[in-house]
Amino acid sequence: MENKEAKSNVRVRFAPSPTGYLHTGGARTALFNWLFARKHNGTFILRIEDTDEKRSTHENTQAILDSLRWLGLDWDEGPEVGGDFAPYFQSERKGLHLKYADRLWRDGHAYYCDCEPLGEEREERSEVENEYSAENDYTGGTRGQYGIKTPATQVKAESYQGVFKRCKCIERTMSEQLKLLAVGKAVALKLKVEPGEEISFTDIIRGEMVFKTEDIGDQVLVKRTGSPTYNFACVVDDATMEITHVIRGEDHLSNTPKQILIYKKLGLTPPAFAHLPLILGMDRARLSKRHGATSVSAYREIGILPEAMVNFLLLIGWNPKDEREEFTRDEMIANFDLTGIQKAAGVFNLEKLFWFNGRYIRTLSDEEYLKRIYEYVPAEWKKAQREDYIAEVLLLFKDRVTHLSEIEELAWWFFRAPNENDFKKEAWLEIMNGEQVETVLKVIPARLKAIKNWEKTEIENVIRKYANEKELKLKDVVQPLRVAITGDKFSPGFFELAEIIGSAEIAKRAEFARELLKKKDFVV
RNA sequence: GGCCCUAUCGUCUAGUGGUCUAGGACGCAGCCCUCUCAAGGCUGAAACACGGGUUCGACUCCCGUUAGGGCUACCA
Repeated sequence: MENKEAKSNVRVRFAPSPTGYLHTGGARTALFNWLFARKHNGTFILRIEDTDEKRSTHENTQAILDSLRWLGLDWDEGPEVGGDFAPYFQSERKGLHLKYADRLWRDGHAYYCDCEPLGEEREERSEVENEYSAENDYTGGTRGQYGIKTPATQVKAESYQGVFKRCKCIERTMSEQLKLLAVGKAVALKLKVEPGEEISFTDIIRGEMVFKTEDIGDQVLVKRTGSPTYNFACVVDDATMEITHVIRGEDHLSNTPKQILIYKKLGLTPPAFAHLPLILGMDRARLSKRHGATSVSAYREIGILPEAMVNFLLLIGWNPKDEREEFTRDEMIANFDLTGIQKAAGVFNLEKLFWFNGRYIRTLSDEEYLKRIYEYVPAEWKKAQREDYIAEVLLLFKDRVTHLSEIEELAWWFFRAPNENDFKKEAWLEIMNGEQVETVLKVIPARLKAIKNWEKTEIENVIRKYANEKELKLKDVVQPLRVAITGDKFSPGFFELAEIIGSAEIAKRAEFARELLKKKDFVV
């Protein structure tokens, strides 16, 4: 790392809200920000947007930090590392937000409003919508421009008709507004957004974007609770943290003109924007709980390697323009480019994640593999067997596991003999009915017992010799043994597993299988 | 409903007016290897949403339709 280049002025941020674990979509956003910062020798900032006091928790914050660290996305400024632009928790920046809010009010760009908020009955919203569209036809449009006295639902129905959103509170003079405050009325601060203007910006990924102010309407800057809204806090924070590029999900695309409006009224220059396509579930709906695991920590738990996770996430929406698919961290940084990013949303493909994971597992050294998989080894195994036995078992599955936690269902029989319920029905029915089966299960264990130098080549010699003697195909000898030992007709190589499991255990299990064979009433 | 974004194999994608009988990867099928399963190697099936333009020529440019997604909160 000699010859380190000087930091550029590129400053990007990842700004999760700690209302849940780190989502795969969020992880990808973080990754792209991180790559962009590293690529340009810039600064990657982590800001926690914890202004939703009801849903933000310390545990979630910690979980997000953990996940980011696990993915290897280190931040240059933010929680636990500090920085010149602290604090990095949005809740601690409230004073700053309010200072800017006051400036907007004093400059006449904002006004206090004491209307009832509309957002309370969010749950009923879809029902309300249906009711309205079914029973009423709002073709007229202009029924009362001011939502102040009308029921919330009605205002909403009207706003669907494209009526410019503004209440009559804007008519109050500043001293009237002051009076409102003086009597302790609950008020929100709203940004004046004049209709008839166009807000345009160039999205790095999508190109020229144009929005009309009449589609936006007056925006709440500070809620009646005294807390800044997301769009406002976000602008103040991005501006004061001197963020140069805002790289975020496409779900923020329509927030951008609102935020640009705030930058303008504040006399600030907006940063560059890049809106990443969203990640969808296999049904093309936005990725959510019902699609199964969505949090990064869930993938960590089942034994996805962070390298695989990152590589997989990288390729949803980005590609190097050639046919490479597997990248080291340095290669990603060297090749990453925001302008090549896909515009359409991508579907999360678990199969491919598993494939990547398998590939990365196989490139691990044996030592590294053992180290990583060891934490997924069930406690009973560790109690039952010595560490070198466990290690041998684990190595046997190195190119068979798609995710580390899979080891339990793959290798359990190394630690416990199959009982009668463990035998796979299909395996038993298909393999254990040959004429030679009984004899094989009797003779082979006896011959194996005689081996002095217990190792796989010797085991193989003995079994091959027997097959030749009896003019049997090797598989006709091996398969019954495999079923007897493992309970299934699929397993790692028999000679290898035999070497590990030992002749005594083989004899024991073969004998048990013979007994089951004899039992007329045994059904698998 | 309004505003906005998007549209190549099932999925992730290459493709920037002729090189496309559309390339790669996952998955799938087959073959090889082989004691089974994996891993690995090889082969194969599989796509330009639809309709109009523009052009000598459209996957590539424009318009519309359709479909999917986002926003439309005093959530973030």
